[in-house]
Amino acid sequence: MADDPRALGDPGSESFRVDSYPFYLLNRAVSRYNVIIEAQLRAIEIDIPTWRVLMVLGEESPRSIGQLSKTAVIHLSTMMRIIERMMKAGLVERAPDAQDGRVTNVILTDLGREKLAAARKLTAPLYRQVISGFSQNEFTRLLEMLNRLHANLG
Amino acid sequence: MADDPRALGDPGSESFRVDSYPFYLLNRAVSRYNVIIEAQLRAIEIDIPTWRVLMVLGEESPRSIGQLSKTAVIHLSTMMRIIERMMKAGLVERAPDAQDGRVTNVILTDLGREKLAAARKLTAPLYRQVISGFSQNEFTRLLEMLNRLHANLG
DNA sequence: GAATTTTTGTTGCGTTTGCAAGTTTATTGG
DNA sequence: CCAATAAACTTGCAAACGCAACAAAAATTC
Repeated sequence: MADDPRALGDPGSESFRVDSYPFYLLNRAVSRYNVIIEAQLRAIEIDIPTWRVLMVLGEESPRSIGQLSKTAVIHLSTMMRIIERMMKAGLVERAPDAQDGRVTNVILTDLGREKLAAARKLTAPLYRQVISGFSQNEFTRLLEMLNRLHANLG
Repeated sequence: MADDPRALGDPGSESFRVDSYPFYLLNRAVSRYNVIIEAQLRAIEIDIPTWRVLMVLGEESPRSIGQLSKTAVIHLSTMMRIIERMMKAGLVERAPDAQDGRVTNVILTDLGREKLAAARKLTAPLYRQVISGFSQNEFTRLLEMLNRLHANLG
């Protein structure tokens, strides 16, 4: 018990060390990833929020602004502005939902699909670099643990 | 090879699925964590950047603004403003470095240490909730993989 | 079925952020 | 040593963000 590694990551413990705090490491990795990916995406003139929305819409379009906001964990008002920007850039269109008069659906345009394809091509090499050294097993376990973290925060 | 889980996370692959993209899951977990922790920290009137800097300074103070910026992966100019805010709140002090006339050192004040202690107490329960279900082994492996991701981005 | 509550989206406004351009101090190359 | 380059901040400015207040539609309650 004395040398439980989980104690080192516990902010309430005396032996706390930032390096063992999962969310410090998560934040660090994400931040570094964002810096790199942002620079790459600049070549095709899209920013990170746009890239995130494109990926989500790529799986299922249309989606409502609220769904997008929840899926990407971005405040609704912020998602509004992201969609506005994407509309101006011609990547998506907005249309009121037929069933529910409150919801606004967001639809990927052809240009949006092209940009998404371009972004995928562009970011694939970085992905391969990042997971290099990860076995299939490790990779699967990583995803599983990230899902578990997310669930534990619900 | 056909069902290599790593292919599902590859933006360049046909079979790409957002749910298998590690940085999507990372971003999601971090964002959700930030939302929760931000609400908790509001009770003691500090924001997330302040909390991050306090944690880092808690391990080693003084540190230069540049070091803080690199450690926390936050732009230098942004770190400037964070330190300014923290100074106004009395959490840190600034002092020019004796050896190098360019660098500005940041020192934790007594009030800063108190706030850090309070923040730790406050966030400990969430930490325990988040890692619940993680064995010592899993926890260690998680940290190791996050470090590997970070290194692969270097 | 009318009133209340919840859900979904929208907009105004102040704060925070990041880029770019500048200043000052160290370091490096002739 | 002097010039040129690099490193470590610093600040102005525009863009992005989040909160809060609002509007409109749907669901719930009585």
